[in-house]
Amino acid sequence: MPEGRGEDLFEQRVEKAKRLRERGIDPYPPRYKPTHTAEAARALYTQHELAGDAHPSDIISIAGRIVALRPMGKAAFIGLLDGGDKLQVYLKKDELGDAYDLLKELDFGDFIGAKGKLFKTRTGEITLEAAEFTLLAKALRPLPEKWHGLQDVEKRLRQRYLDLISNEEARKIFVIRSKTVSAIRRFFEQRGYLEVETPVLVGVAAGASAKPFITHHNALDRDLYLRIALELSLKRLVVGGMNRVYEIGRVFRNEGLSFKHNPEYTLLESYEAYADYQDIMSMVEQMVESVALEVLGTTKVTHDGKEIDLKAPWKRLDLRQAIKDTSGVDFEDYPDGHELANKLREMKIEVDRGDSRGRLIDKLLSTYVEPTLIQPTFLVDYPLDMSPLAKKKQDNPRFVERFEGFAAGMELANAFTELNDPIDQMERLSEQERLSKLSADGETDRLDEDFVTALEHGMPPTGGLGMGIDRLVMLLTGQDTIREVILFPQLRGK
RNA sequence: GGGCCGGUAGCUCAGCGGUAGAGCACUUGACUUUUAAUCAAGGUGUCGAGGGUCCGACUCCCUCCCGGCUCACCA
Repeated sequence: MPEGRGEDLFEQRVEKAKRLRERGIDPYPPRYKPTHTAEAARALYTQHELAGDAHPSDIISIAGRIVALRPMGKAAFIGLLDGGDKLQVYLKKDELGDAYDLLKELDFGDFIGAKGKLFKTRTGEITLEAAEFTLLAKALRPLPEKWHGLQDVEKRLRQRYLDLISNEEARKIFVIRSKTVSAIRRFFEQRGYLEVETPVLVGVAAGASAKPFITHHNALDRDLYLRIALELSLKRLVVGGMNRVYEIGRVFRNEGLSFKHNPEYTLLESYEAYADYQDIMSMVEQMVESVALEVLGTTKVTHDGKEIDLKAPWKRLDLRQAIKDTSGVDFEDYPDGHELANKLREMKIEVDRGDSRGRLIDKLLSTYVEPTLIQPTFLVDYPLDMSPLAKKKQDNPRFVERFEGFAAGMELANAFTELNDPIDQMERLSEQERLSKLSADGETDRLDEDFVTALEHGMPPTGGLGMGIDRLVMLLTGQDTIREVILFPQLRGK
């Protein structure tokens, strides 16, 4: 072996694997069946201990990745990471004889299995004293540094497995994410909802205003889009008599990245016949409260140093009033888009040529109101201009029955009483198409004529909801960037 | 895309005109209850890439690549 050449951390380990093979030891044996996980072993010991037995006689086996290695001559402690839990193994030459020498060929990162009895060390750590141990998989590359862990953001995200191995916080976040999604599923199931799956590849990217990704189907020789929303598919199902449906699915928006935007993200949408937006509003606050309790055991979370209480009921604010209070502008004083655009320019808000009135109101909202919404809040009753799929308010047709839910200064949910008048829907989507051709970026909702045809067959009064799962998880885990709650977020380059 | 900050050993970082550093990891040895084990000894390297200035560049200048933060668009 070359004497201590640095590049050969890898080579050294390949050599070790080779030496093991020469000794008849397979560095990658096909299977190993531990009797216990690290967690179960710990529980087992605690159970015996409570019964007054500090030296249980059970012979058990565990397996895991070596994350600590403290050899002390003729004995050694090895810390194993198994799933999210750690358990220590104690190896003794007295006990193991020649097999003990195998220790020399072990490294941080290797997987081993060990079989023996549990005991507690003099410092109180539950430990498995190995009567035998087995190499399960040799690691050829070194793990990140044990004390500081892996800090390099790019490396953490591109090689997420390293992040998961060395940063416990990262593991916890994704456990919470998983539990959140299953708590949401239980919530809907209890309310008699059906979970469905609808197409990702669609002929028209409609249901929201966002730029789609375009792809091509070869056999059909036709461009298709990746969906930007679930809405129109799900409403077709309501037309078809599926009265309570939801989908948790990935949607794709061909737009910039930021701390709260990833080009593909997980959207929950639900539709309930014979519900209206008020019903949906109470459902949202109940859902978030119950999910938080189930997943975290509390409704209180911390975000950016501030405590946020997700407990229902949430505050309700009238949108128009909230914008007026924070910006001083009553957008109803500016019924014409051009006048409102001029007003915004006066206020030093950047305005693009072709911004619709709805778009301008949205700018007021996100500039003045959104940052102030730290505690969970519903903004209620949106102007018609920014909501082409929502039903008009009966007492004021310039507004629609729509709300959005906010917390930590972020939009979390968007919901409305669904527009089910096909003639009105056709007009409003046609108007969007017209605006789309005027606007600089083409980001308006698109007309999906087939969807309107579905409405023409009759859709019952329906309340619908959209909620960003990633952002909900950010809130629940106190993370301030979306990348920390997505296992493999989109990065620049490569 | 614009502005600001950064890229040095496997990892975490220092050095910022005078010939490359620390801790951890690694290698060798000692050590039979350790906890970031300890003790002794040893080698870590295209200092992101290319060009320039200079007697001399990791250090200064230019270009490019990669990343972070931020602004703009979007949920």
